Amino acid sequence: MLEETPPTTAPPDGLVTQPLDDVVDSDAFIPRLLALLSNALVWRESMLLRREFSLGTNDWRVLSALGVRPGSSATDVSEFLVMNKAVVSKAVNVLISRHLIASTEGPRGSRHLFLTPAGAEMHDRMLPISLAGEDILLSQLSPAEVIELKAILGKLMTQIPRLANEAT
Amino acid sequence: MLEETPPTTAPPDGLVTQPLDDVVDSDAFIPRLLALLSNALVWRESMLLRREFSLGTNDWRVLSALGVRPGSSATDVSEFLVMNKAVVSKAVNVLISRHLIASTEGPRGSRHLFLTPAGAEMHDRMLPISLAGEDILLSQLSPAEVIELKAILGKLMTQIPRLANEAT
DNA sequence: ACCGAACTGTTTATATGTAAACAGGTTTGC
DNA sequence: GCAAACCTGTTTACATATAAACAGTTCGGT
Repeated sequence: MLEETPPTTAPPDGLVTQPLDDVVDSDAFIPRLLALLSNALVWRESMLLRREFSLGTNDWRVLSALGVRPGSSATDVSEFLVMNKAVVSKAVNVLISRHLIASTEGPRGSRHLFLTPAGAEMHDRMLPISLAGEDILLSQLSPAEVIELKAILGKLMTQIPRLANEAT
Repeated sequence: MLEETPPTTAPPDGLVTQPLDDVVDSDAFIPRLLALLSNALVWRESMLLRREFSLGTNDWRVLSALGVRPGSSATDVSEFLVMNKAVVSKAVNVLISRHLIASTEGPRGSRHLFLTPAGAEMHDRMLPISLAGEDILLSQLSPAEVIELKAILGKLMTQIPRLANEAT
């Protein structure tokens, strides 16, 4: 697929000029495929959201989380989204400053966060952009393949704790 | 799976207290699953490589690319890995300073890059760490499911240009 | 021969992600 | 009742990603 500079005709002394066995960056190495797919999705979404609404993907994700779970605290959102709490803190402040969310007093100095009507409207305008990304991604799959993919990804998700644990 | 702060008993005026329809961060939203899986894999690999060899994932990926394609230039590696050329430039300099790769003169001021014997040895020590990540990930899948997954991911990969193109 | 375009790799500026330190308020336990 | 531990959210410092500007070199056309 990609061009490569031809090997030098005069091989250098002591250096390795023959390809090694290596599958890490081949098209058969699943971690690489997952990374490329994820990056393409995030990059697209980030581009469109910033262009259309001047909001980043983190802002959108927090807004979305509060759509599903109204009244969550910042910590709740952080855990729900598996997102760093500093990022959530910043996103919450952006959304409050744009009057897309508002807060009420919560226990232990926490705040219950809710969408404002403007936030709910913004949510409804942003959601189709995210959904369209998935639609594009899956457009070449049969319905049966989509079901199969979801089942397999569900099994892969069960291994995340093992991946995290291995690097204790 | 995750706990949530209970909704306030006194709902605030005008704010949205009922959950909206939203699938973006549910377990059925494939872009989210791909992101979580990719992040877990990268995070694990990054941890282990830095701890064991004091090298980052970018250094490892460049080293790996030169294992597959000896004599590539920095630009070749950048295209092959779909990696920013500034990142490649930095990784190349790190690897050269550690004497894991060396270069010969190439056309147009470019340099042909090769693994040194020490680099090849390092490569052989790093490779199993990457492969183990994939093994852990796939360990709950049957051989047939692995084949099916690769086939589906291949179809998904064909949509990357459309995702990139949409955000022109 | 020369000027401009294209291409090498590096540097820079900007944005973003991560982790640890932090201040304030709340609970816990002696 | 008071000190220690805890939990909120914020700030800070640091590492990394991205994209554009950059200097040097080679190629192409006139």
